[in-house]
Amino acid sequence: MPETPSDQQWDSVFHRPQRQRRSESTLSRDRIVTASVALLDRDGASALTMRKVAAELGVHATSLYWYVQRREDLIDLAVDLVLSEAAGNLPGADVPWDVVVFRVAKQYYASFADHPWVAGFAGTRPLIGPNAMALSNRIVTALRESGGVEKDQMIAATAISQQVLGAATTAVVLRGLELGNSAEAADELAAAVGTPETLGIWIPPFDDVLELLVDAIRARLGTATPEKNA
Amino acid sequence: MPETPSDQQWDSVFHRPQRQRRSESTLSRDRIVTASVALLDRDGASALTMRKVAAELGVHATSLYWYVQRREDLIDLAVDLVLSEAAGNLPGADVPWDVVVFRVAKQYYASFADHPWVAGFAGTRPLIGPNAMALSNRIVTALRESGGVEKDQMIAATAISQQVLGAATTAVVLRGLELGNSAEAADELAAAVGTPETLGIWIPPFDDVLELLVDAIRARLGTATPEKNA
DNA sequence: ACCTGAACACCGTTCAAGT
DNA sequence: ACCTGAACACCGTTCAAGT
Repeated sequence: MPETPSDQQWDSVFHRPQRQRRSESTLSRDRIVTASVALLDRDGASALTMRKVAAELGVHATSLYWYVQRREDLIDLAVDLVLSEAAGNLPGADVPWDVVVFRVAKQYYASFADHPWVAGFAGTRPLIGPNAMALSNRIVTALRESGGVEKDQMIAATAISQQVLGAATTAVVLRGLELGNSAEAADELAAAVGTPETLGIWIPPFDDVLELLVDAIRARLGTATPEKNA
Repeated sequence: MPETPSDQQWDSVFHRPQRQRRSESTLSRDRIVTASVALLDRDGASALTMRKVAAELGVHATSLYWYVQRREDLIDLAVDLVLSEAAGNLPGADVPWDVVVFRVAKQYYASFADHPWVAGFAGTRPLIGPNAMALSNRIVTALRESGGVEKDQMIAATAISQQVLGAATTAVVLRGLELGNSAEAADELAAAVGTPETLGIWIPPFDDVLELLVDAIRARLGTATPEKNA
């Protein structure tokens, strides 16, 4: 009795393997980076391992190397993906230059704040992805309308992006390090040293700091505009 | 012939183990941290592993756990040790407040520049060691003499330390990442994207950026000083 | 009190092998 | 072309054991 009716029943739609259920879930660089960001947002910086990203996609760690050369590529791509929201929302050419500077800096900072792991990586990897560049460039082009000399424009642009980075890093690191190994560390820190407020590590809102800096830029670069002096 | 004269010769000052040649080279938290800094300066951030630090001291990795709870403690201690030079060289009370702010910020930045690995860790660990605190506090006390209201003093102090952190991070990350895995990465980056200068990622000297910020602080906080208005 | 040694559960990355 | 699987040389950290 090698072929019973019950044996034949196995050959049905329900038992035949589906064509490619994995065709939409096939690997791609985009899928890998998206999964990486999701993982980072959920579990923090320490969760970005080749093995965990791969597991998230139902694949072996070594498979990722077809799409990416090394782990650092994953970091760079994830960071730039996160900046795409801010970079896709840049103020138009009609907005006054000082408002542009303020607004772009604020959006840049917000991206860091929304994804705490970014600041940690920014201490190690340069922010030179296309979206990071788009943000920096929008600030630079805005400053070109300020009326200041080029050197002062560069100084101002540098000051702004460095302040964004420093502010984001400080805020993130203080609000519990990385989200991953932070729960215990933050508690311990608070216990050992007092909560940030009691310690005097209270940090003013970024807007206030940014305003100080933009005021300075306006004062130095903006005074020589033809309209104002005419 | 079990005991020949030559056998007895083995029992001499030259063959007897020395009392404790290792008494000066015995472990201690200070020795561990000093070795860590040396290792970091030499081989970069990626060299700070429990096993390598231990090897540097001729000891097993697990021995370090007697003096330190975890690897992060090593990081925090190493960072603060590096800041001790700047913290031990603070301007006196007779120096004008704006000069103090400028000078301390510059020294703070110099510590980062001298030890490129610090910036990377500062993206992950809060700078709240005693020496980091001494530097911050000197800036705060200087600002108290500025004549501004307390809120503006806090904003100014925050702006300064964030600027130092952001500037140092940017400079270090761009000048070749970490020194450790940087050689190849820097070359590859330069090849792929052009050298920083050609890309437009030229960075003005920190002094110029700092001056912009200190000018802003002077403008906002310094105008109401009794001496100036009297 | 201080250090060793074995062990555990991880890492990134390579390379040959399968399909 | 794309993914698997085994392997290599690492990690941090624990815990019992030595002295």
